[in-house]
Amino acid sequence: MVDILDYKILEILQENNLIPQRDIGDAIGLSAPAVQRRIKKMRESGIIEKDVSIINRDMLGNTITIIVEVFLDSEKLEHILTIKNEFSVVAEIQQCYYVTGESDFFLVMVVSSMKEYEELSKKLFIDNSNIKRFRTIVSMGIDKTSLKIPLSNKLG
Amino acid sequence: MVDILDYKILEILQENNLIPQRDIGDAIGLSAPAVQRRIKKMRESGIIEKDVSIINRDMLGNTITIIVEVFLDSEKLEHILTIKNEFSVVAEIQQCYYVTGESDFFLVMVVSSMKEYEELSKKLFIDNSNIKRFRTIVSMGIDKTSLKIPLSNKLG
DNA sequence: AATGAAATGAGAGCGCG
DNA sequence: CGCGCTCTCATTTCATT
Repeated sequence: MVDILDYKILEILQENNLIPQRDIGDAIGLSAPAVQRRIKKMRESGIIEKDVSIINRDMLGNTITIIVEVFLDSEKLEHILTIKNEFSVVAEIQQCYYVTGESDFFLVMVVSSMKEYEELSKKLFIDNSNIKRFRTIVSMGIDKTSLKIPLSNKLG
Repeated sequence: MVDILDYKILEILQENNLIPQRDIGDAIGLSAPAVQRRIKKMRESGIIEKDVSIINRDMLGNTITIIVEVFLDSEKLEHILTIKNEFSVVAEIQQCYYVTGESDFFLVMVVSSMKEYEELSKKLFIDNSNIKRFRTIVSMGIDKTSLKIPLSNKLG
């Protein structure tokens, strides 16, 4: 399905997707059209999900990152789906992880002020009868944020 | 610095950065060269950090997401810097949040097997004298993963 | 089936008014 | 800021292995 050359292409693209295909070809020993075809296939198959610009949130005032550990009142499936749907439409919720163990969800949220978070948490958590309690963890800084997939072990 | 039109451009680009500038212009009522000039400025100023492909990790076998809560032995600054540097080179650590409160770090890791995580956690946490203890939270599924910055409240 | 070379076409990057 | 040009690059065609 995907061979080593594809992995090498992905490794490059998840760092920079505006690089000319000719340069990719030079880097991995392939012609530009060959690279083009491989990329096209991977887009069609969904291996490459999308192509986006990464924006510096600090420069736009969205400087506060908050991790929220959410404890549900019961783990009935309907509640989980309901809550997922509620979370899915909230732009400030960047990431939503469904976990098992003590808690049920981990969220990563981005807000521009604590006031904004207080209002959001009231609406999302306090006023939500399905949620038993929640734990707010304010991040003091982020050292690493990338959705890059580790591929180095696949490059042969 | 950045006006409403810039926000609209960013809103589009963080969803799709391969869309022609002409289409962006049509969407926001601007000519393609005007869009291009704005994008160029935002790239130079760093508001647009980078442009990347988003890869579907599930299709590549990196199916396990693990959240790790790390408790340091002491909060001396040197230790924090040391640990940051250790984490920064580990490809499987996708995200590293420095927090205050009970714990000191939250990590989001991506691995292809629990065996891989066990080996990594031994090397990174157990054999690390600066780390007092760590809590492993295995994610059963991700509903939302995007690094998109909430801009909707700035679009007027 | 996948490749590379050459040809085509779309779009980015300029100067101009 | 918009218009029009140029030139790079993406994409297609085609022959080859």
